[in-house]
Amino acid sequence: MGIVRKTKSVKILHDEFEKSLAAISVTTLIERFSAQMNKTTIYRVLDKFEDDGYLHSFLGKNGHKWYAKCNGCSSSNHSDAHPHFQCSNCGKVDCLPADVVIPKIPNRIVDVSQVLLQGKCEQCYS
Amino acid sequence: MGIVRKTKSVKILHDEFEKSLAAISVTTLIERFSAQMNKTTIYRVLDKFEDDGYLHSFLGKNGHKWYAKCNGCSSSNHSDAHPHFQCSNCGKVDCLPADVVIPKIPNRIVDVSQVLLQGKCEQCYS
DNA sequence: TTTTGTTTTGCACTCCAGTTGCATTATTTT
DNA sequence: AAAATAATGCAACTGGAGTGCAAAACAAAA
Ligand SMILES: [Mn+2]
Ligand SMILES: [Mn+2]
Ligand SMILES: [Zn+2]
Ligand SMILES: [Zn+2]
Repeated sequence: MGIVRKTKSVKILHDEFEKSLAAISVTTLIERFSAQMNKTTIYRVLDKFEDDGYLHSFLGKNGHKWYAKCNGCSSSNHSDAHPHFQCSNCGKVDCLPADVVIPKIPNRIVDVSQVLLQGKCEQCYS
Repeated sequence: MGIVRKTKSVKILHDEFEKSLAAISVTTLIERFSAQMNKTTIYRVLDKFEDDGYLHSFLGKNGHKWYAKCNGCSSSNHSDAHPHFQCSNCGKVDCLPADVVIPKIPNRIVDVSQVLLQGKCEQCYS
């Protein structure tokens, strides 16, 4: 499974994620590339990028979908259990290299943890 | 601001949250009380309950809204910075009394943290 | 390079959580 | 009881996300 053909859409989206490490929301991509491709194509290409282990996805503060580059993932091995940070001032979203500290919960098994931090980013931090 | 009038809808929803400490999703409430009130009313009453510091809200794993009782909050003073736990087996969602451990991020100010843990709850933990 | 088989795309639709405007109804105040 | 105000129901709308299918693009074979 995964990307097979190097189409125009695939190249454009791939280039966009290579430009920077920041996460990008789906709605941003749809708006940004509305002249180049259909939103359905964007959803489908992102889906495949995730299958391939090239991108991972998560939900921002409104429950909307964001994508960011993986770090050493493959189609068979995803490990993206890191926190994400959304700046309340400029809206930028980043992956944080920090470890997630899972609190000890008696009689429960924790499999997945989603952590979204909000505040001021490096640029907006005065 | 907040709830002023004791209407039938307000009483029904209040009673529902008094029954148990577990969180309830908006869609569950809409389905459960479809015979008693309109979904718009449910959204509006929950909104006010949150304003009043009686309930707090958060997003579940699909980005859909959940509500749960606050613990000592008021309209002027909300402090609901605890993690939430969603059971992947039975779907139940709870507030966790544990503290959120915010990782140290250089040059960033963290104001809010959303933590959603997923796994097996007490009942589903074999 | 042309033909062939397969994948990808665009389009028009559907779905669903959540929201809004407005007329009607319920509650509170006088 | 009447007046003032707040809550409700309804229907329509919004916006993110997903689908089915015919047309277009691509890769590989001829
Ligand atoms: Mn990330
Ligand atoms: Mn909670
Ligand atoms: Zn910023
Ligand atoms: Zn469970």
